[in-house]
Amino acid sequence: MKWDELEQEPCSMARTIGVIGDRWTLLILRECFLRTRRFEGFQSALGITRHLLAERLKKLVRQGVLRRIPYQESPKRHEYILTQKGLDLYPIMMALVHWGDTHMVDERGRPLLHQHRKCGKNFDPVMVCSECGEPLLAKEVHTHPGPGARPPSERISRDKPAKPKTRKQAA
Amino acid sequence: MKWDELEQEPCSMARTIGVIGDRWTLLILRECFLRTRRFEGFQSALGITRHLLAERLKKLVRQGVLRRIPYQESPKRHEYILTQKGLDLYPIMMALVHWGDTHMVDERGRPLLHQHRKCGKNFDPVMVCSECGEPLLAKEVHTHPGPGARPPSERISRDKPAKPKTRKQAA
DNA sequence: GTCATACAGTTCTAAAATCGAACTGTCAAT
DNA sequence: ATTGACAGTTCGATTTTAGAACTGTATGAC
Repeated sequence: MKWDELEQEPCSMARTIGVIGDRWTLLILRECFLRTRRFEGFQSALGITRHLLAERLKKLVRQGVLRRIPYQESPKRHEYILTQKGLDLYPIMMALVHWGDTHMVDERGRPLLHQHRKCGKNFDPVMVCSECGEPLLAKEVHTHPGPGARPPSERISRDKPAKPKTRKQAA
Repeated sequence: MKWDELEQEPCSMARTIGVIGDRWTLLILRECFLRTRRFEGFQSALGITRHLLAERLKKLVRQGVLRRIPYQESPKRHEYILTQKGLDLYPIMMALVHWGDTHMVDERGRPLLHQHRKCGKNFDPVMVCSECGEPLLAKEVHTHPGPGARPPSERISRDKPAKPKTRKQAA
């Protein structure tokens, strides 16, 4: 599987990964949400090589996640601003942050806190069901093919259910 | 910035990215949530090279995201199962899927639908505030330093507020 | 006993991506 | 005339990844 093929995969997650699923891109997007807008800002904040930064920004613009907007004439200079498509990545960012807050903090505690302007409190992001509002647990979700699914013949194979025939079973 | 340093960064998102922030790892985790457990299963489902798969699985086990459990003696064989830490990645996976469903589907529609067993309906995942239950919007969230933050002197520099002195402004 | 197959890796070389540093070009301020 | 800010581009060296073959245990078929 090549990386450009990812975006054609019949899997929304694979397609998303094709757009934002590499380390630098995710960090660039973090900076975007922290209001960094300019080339030098990204570069000095992240320490990414200028070469890669230019490439990643181009790709994000091509994908419609960022818009390149002139903020100055002569010499022409541009800022990179999140589009609505880019702003919609916010739940992904928050989910990443929250997992890190839960599982990767040291004894010092969380590096950042998030305050919800609506209610004024520091909060954690919680993922809930759009229909009943209950928090989502992996075990309570059943996945089934939608209209964009490929027929089984086109689909990649998966594990067969564990049935090792007559082999000695482990304790 | 090297990739092993990411996990020490004073940013929960960077730390999370250090663990799961590459394309193959995310796809491996997708397979885990689709109940793939074995080496051959991952390999044939993803088309990943065996070399990289072995490496990524080792890393996920080291990080405590997967557990390697024997399911058969002689020859010893193991399955890779999500730990609680791994199961907690579910909101990230759902957020990725949902963004793809929103912005990356073709005319055929969504490849997969998700049904919530609790309420029986097909749903979208929604990220809400843990305190007031309202859906989260980036504009309504204020970020501020927590106990694990570094003092400004240690912090990476960011864009200055746009103030191009006496330069000709763009229209 | 011999052969083919399943499974879970490891090893090796070639190709691709990334790093690090220097370079280009426009313009403002001194 | 020189320096610095900014937004890139270029290029050789290093690191990762791809692709394919190989290792080793064990099973079932013949």
